[in-house]
Amino acid sequence: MLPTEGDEVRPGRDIPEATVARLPIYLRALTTFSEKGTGTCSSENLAQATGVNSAKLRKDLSYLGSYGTRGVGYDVDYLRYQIAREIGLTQDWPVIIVGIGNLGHALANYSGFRSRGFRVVALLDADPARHDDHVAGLRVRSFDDLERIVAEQDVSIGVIATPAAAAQSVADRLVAVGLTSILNFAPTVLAVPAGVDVRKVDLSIELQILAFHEQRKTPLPAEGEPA
Amino acid sequence: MLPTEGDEVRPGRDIPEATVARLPIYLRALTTFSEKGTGTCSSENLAQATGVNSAKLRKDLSYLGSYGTRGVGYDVDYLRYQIAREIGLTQDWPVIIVGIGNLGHALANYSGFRSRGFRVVALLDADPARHDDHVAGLRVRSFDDLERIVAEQDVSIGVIATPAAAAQSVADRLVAVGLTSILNFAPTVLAVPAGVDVRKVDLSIELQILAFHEQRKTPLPAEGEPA
DNA sequence: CTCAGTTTGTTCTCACGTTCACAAACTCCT
DNA sequence: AGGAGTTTGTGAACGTGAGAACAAACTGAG
Repeated sequence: MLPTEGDEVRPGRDIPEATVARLPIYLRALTTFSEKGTGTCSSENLAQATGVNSAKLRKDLSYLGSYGTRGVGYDVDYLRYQIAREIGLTQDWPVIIVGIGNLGHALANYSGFRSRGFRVVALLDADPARHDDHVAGLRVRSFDDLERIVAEQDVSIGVIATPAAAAQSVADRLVAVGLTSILNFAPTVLAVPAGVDVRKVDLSIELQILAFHEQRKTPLPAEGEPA
Repeated sequence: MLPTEGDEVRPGRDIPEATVARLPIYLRALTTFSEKGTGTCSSENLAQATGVNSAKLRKDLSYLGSYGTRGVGYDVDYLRYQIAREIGLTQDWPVIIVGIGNLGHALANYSGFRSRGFRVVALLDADPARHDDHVAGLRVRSFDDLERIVAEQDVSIGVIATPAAAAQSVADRLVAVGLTSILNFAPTVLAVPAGVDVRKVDLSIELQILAFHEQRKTPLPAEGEPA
């Protein structure tokens, strides 16, 4: 069997979506282990730390390769590097945030981005009243600067934190200037061409799911208030 | 066939998790339809608006009951009410937010909560420097007030927006005072007893998933910088 | 009343994801 | 060196979810 050229550089195996979604969780737990000075961990250790079934965890890791040692476990730092490389966190990802309201503020200041290889390079807002505000050490700029910024900094990931009404037109412009990944916090379904990835985070949907289960927990607290 | 007592009030059918997660999306689209004055919609209409396969949508709705009319479609307002009732949004859910940093601020001000039946009744923070700050019309209070607030307002849902290090101990205390649903924004896996629901929203994980796919899009931009 | 057209509710099939269970492979102790 | 004890990696069974396809049920026209 002749190996495909570039096999080692970019392993052609395609990793299931469900697994991809868990890799960052493993990565975080491994970082914690590393900071605590743990040199080695078993799949059972890691499973407990992440709340995942250990067999599932092993299978997830097996998609990346055989980085463990039977009878021993995984070298924490080695495995951490391998996962980071697989996700692409060994490189730096410039990110722009559009919509600097309450949420945009919080996102710009969120330290979890920077510490994981994401670098917020620009904050954009359509409202001139917000321009030249300083947020998280960056100056808020006009949305019209988008094209120049993207070209200069080679940005491919954008975060939308605008009101719902503006989200689609913002997304259209992001796509037009060449962004191919969008994280959408606006409560709207975005239509984008094939080849562009959109992930949605909806704060109120999560609460609604909780409410659903909450409602089913209580035996049935009666329709009207019984005094 | 004798109907089970209380059958109409609380349909015993258990709804798949995947369906539950989509109900809020349908709800939002139906609200948009209603505001536009659309009286009736087909599963195809709703599917397009939500980006869901129409067969899947019909199956989802069929778990709630037969609220459509063949040859016609669904009455927008009627279906909207039925979904809202199923999720439990016809009642008011008091919510507390713990950790009033950047994210807590944004959450407290997020209008999407109130408009969906969630009422933020208290903002708590462990840091005395933040106490008596006014955020979103509420006074930030000490975490020690937790027990009293929960008892007075009958709160069952809590939002954790603290740093990761504090999250577990906050969760423990929330559980101790009787909360049974937690929305966790801290980047930690929370351990809670059975009967308590935890949902996690991790801003950086979503970005990492995007980065993974982004990395695989570009053909291979070379390891070291050429020039 | 009948028939053509539309749209729901549901059945069936397939793909995906999870979990169990175990052989293979390693370490350590004697 | 050999054997007991661990732990990985994976094959196989199981459960859940997605999508195609279709019968049932409605509308409206003639």
